[in-house]
Amino acid sequence: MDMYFKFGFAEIAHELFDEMTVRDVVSWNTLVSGYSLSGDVEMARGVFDMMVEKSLVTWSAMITGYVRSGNVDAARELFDKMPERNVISWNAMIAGYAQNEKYADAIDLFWQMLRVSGFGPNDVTFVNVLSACAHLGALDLGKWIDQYIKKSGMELNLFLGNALADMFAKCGCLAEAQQVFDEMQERDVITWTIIISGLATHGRAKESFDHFYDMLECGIKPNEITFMGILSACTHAGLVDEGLKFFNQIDKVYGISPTIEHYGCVVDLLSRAGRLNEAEDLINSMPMKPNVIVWGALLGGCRIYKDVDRGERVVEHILKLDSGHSGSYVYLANVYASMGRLNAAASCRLRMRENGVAKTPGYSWIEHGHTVHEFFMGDRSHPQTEQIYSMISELESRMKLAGYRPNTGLVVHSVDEEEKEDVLSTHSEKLAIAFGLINTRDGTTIRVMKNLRVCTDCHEATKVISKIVNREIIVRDRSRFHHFKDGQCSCNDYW
DNA sequence: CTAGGGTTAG
Repeated sequence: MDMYFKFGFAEIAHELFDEMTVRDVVSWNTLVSGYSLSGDVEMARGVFDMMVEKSLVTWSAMITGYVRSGNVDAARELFDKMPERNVISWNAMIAGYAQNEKYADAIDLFWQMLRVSGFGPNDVTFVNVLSACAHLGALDLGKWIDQYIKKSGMELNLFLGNALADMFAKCGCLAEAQQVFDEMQERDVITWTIIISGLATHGRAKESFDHFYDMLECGIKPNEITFMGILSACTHAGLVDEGLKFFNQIDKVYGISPTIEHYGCVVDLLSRAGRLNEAEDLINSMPMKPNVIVWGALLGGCRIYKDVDRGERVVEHILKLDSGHSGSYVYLANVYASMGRLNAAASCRLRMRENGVAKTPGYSWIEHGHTVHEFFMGDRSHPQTEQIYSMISELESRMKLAGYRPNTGLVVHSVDEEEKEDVLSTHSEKLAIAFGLINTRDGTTIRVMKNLRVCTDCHEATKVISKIVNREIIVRDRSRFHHFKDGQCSCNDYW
């Protein structure tokens, strides 16, 4: 039965089950898990409900079924109803949250597991929790787990090593990621890809390429995701011709068919560098239908290089694919406004409202005391709001003395409109940085995460702040890391 | 025998 399920023949598996004269709980469990893992949750639940005698395996298999179908709430409901649990049940539920982007819930459940369950975490627990840490940038918890692994003598196996290295890379600690990489006994394509992509998001293209070639020398074949890392290294460093060279090699040298994601990367690479004709030609010659992301990458270039005609054309393509694409409306409205075509701008905003399009709200977060503190733009809900805002005004006056002038007028067209926060509000990363300054010791590094891209104004401001408070400030935005130190940023203002 | 795990552009 299990074999038939694994090869995708659920019906044959079920026929076998029907023909069996003696069935025990294991036979039933095979059915539940077979349907769960093949994606048929309804069938799995049907069998689950028919079972009179359930085991721990039955419950866990059903929970995993819901997790894979994206229904975490149903999974949690079952988890809460279970008559007894073991480590695997806890891990299944923690994985369920981590795999469905509910990272904070995964971490909460992990603490609950430690407090109430009596089960010690194992490597699988940590792989999932570290993945949540990586997404949230929760470095303190990540470090705590690293220490726990070392103290408990837990073996740093392939999965655990990969999860740990990725957590460090995604928290901006490349040296530590590299150290984990060095300690690992076994490395696979994912291990290498983690380091290659980590270097890429830090703008360290040369080292990213070096690791790529080292990987080849070790006899490890790159996969699609490795090339995403390589292409993003080229994008973040502005290495256009290098990127095109790698892109051509994906198929010709490595025998991998380029995916739409690869095309998206290259369109982004060309667009950011101002090679908009080539970017548009590439889109028109793609073997697959371009999606909103691919067009959006070109729109980003039209915005930077103020190519209005092309921009309008691109927006129409995007709105045909997704009439709710907020970035396109805001982009068009701003282009019209800048040309003095105020009526066109207004009707564009109206069209946006009529279609019920909402902008993605920008927010930033910072980890402190094992808690993630979130800030929206202009947020006043944090208990330390008074201190935070007075810190910001103190910073602003010191910045003024340092000769810094915010360019609120120009900022309108300097960032991707979808990703830009309201110019008049205090941007979320400033709140997070101020919170960090208040709550951490002098001289320590401040690490802030953000769901959108950093805007030019905040980028300039953060450079100055790093100098006047003499702190290293690391901002992880939607696509890369910015290490601000002594008035400069590691991205060299190209991002 | 049957349940839990890592990398992906904008």
